[in-house]
Amino acid sequence: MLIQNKIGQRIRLLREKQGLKQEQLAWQSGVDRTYMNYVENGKRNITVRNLEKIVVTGLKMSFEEFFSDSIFNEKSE
Amino acid sequence: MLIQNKIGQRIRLLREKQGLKQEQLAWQSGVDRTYMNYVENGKRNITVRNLEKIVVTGLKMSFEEFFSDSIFNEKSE
DNA sequence: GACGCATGTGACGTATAGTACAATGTACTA
DNA sequence: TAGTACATTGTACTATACGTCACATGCGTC
Repeated sequence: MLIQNKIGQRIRLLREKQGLKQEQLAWQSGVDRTYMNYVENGKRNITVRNLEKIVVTGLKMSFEEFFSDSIFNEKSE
Repeated sequence: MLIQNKIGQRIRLLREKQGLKQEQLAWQSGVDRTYMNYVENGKRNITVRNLEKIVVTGLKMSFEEFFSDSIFNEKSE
């Protein structure tokens, strides 16, 4: 699984845990609602600047916490 | 400090800790030497695919470990 | 000074990320 | 079945990351 898919899955899970709609998280993060959808679906090779917007600004968590999930330890191939 | 600068600093530190030259790490990671240089100097808003190449493949560590540094908790601006 | 070695920089074509909006899909429900 | 709310996909344009080369700089050592 590609890194961008793992990131997408993780974002979606965390967003739902916080009870947010894509649009709300997008707005909080400062990105477009449809862009957020592409990211969640693993269709964008996102840059760190935008990842920071979504993780830190949007989801309000640290990168360390964001990446502390077993999914990121699986092989990518 | 921008996220890309923090990442650059962190990569450089870890590379030196492993006693590697930029060129060696670049080769291990599968990126160009000059590209690695730009990244270390915070001059590229790197994508997650390339970050994975450098961190996981090149430095042989997890994202969690890579981001477990206080520098990533400082405010960005 | 001349040399080798590592790092830093400017420039440039190409690929694709970023952004915005429209249109469609899906599912629930009044 | 029409209305609604949200998610997904299509399209198109702009911005910028990617990948690389040639060359520059710094720094020891001979």
